[in-house]
Amino acid sequence: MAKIRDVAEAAGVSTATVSRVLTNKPHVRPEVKKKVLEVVEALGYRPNRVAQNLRSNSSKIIALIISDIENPFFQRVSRAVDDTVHDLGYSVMLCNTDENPEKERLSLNLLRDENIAGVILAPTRQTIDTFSKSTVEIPMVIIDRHVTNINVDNVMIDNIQAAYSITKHLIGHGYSRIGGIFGMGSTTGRDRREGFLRALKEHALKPITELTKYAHPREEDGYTTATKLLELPEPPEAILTSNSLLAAGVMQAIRERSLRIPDDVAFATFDDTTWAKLMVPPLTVVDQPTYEIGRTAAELLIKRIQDPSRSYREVILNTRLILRHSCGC
Amino acid sequence: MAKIRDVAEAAGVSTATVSRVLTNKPHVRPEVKKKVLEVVEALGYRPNRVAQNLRSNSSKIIALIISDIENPFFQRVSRAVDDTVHDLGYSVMLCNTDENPEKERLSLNLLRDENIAGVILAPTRQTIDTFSKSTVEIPMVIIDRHVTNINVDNVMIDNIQAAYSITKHLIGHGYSRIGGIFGMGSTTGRDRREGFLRALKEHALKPITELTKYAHPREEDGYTTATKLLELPEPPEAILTSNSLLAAGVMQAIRERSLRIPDDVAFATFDDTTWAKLMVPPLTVVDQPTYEIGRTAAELLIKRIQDPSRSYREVILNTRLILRHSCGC
DNA sequence: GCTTGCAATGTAAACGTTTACACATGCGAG
DNA sequence: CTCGCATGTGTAAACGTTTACATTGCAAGC
Repeated sequence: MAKIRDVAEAAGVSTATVSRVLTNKPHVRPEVKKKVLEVVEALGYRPNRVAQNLRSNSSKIIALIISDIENPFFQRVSRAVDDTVHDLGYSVMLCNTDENPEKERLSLNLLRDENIAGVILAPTRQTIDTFSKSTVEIPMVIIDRHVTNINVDNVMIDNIQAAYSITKHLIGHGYSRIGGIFGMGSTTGRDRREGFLRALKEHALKPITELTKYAHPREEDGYTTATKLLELPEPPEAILTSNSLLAAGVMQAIRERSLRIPDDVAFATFDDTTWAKLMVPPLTVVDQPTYEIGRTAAELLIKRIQDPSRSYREVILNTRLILRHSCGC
Repeated sequence: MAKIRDVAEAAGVSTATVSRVLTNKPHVRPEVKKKVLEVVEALGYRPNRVAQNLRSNSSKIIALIISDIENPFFQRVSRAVDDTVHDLGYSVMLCNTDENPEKERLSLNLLRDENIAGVILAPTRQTIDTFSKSTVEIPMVIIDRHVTNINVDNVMIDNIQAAYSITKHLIGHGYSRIGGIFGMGSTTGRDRREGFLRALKEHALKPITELTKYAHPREEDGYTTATKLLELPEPPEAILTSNSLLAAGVMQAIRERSLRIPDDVAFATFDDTTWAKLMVPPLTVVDQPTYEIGRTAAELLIKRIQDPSRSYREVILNTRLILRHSCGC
């Protein structure tokens, strides 16, 4: 594999000159530049990024640290991030944390060790708590989760508001016993629960049971929790879940009992997935601008990498309430 | 940030010795080792992986190059790969190709440039065609796609057989006009089509229309293709799709026409997703051992990285036909 | 014609490791 | 008592770049 020295010799110049043409530095005669580029082409030379990184202390890799690779929300975000940074010559390294602070710590260490250019992070609650100014040595943007103790770029949706309004909508249908199922590993789940409770409170309704469990909510958790709810002496007339994985579990539980939606139980959830509209009846959902979130985060990150001293900003993107039929509409 | 030299000085030894203890080389007195480790701990020293990589020419990053980050099949594979290699100290870099050979080429270049340890690849047909012995300088395992022109580890399912048997099943229900929708960007789609056609041929049935289009099949493509099929003067009595994205599109098309499944059209697809069992009626599917595929591929890759001269193997994993009700059962 | 200054290029140090080689020490075998 | 060998440790080169600094040549200003 050709090295810069080979190119230099073949072109009859020094390595410094080769480097200069390859990094588009000034002060090199056009004819020399041309010659060098020809040799580069002829030899199929490609700069060794590892050496570049070591010497110049800058890499072209960014990390995306998320809590669940199997959550459609994060998949769509990943896609957006990937699309956006690739166009700028960066690559993305994906780290899955399973909402596990230890795994997350490992991933963050990795960034340091590999000299990663920057990171897009959906931090666990524990990590947020231990964040301090010193933690942020590396360009970082936080997504999906709320963080107040450090200065950092942040892109989110207004979870409280979104949960509040979908709950209001359910209340509007006349349901008074409403159950909520939220993941408690993240601030996201907590915020949504807060919006949910707030809406109920306004109408002097008590949450039939304040269902909030499981650090890392998956389909199974939705299923068992919904089962528990549906077997109460006074089961809920409506259920709200905070993500699509939980929603799938709840649907499963409802189906098993041959309950009709919305007549026996109404249902609504966060996240518009491929299949939400294909359910019978189609699901009423809070649609998050997932692609937007990923893209915005990626753009903010690249900007920060290029100018670490720029001011921090928090971007709140709008959600959209999609009314279909599972809520009673 | 502490460097190895700092550790060496603080411990009163040379950098060579520090390196030796950190890489578990022999010939270092236990007491020295202990002392060094204490200093490492005290200084919070972490080796710079970039420098390690440059000097020793070996990294701890593997790449996963897939065609569609949003396809549940690849998501599950990613998860498995991630789980598996993380336990062995590797990290994964995710590259999305959108079934686009150019993007794929860029990704493969990246591996060279970044000195990636190995790669798990689902290659496009074009790339497969241009594969040659020389292409494989880097440890590689191919998944999901068939490749014959080079020696390489390969983990797959028997697509022809799987498509054959699900088609047979549909035929068994008495349908004679059966349509198939396959993605043609990959050998996977082609193989499935072949199994499909073979089964029909055995029963002297002509595919109502041999629907095979779109290099990079997504929900939309399933929708438009199904629409076309369903509007034929003699529409199919049954439809088979080769992945879950296409399936979602087909479902959408069927729903729009208020057709009943399976009475008006029967339906079956590859890939058991979260929602397949939640459909009304639940979907009959060919379930691929996605997690297994990812895990096996990762294990093979690590083994090859550790021993590049080991013999190549092809692993064929079994699929499972899950009969639910959309086929007429 | 001599200085000044800038453009073009080369030389070599530096990035943070690993490792080949050299060296010192101690111990057992002859 | 010497030789040989294994063990423990240090010195410095090497990995492939970028870049600070030095050097050269040439044009312009006086």
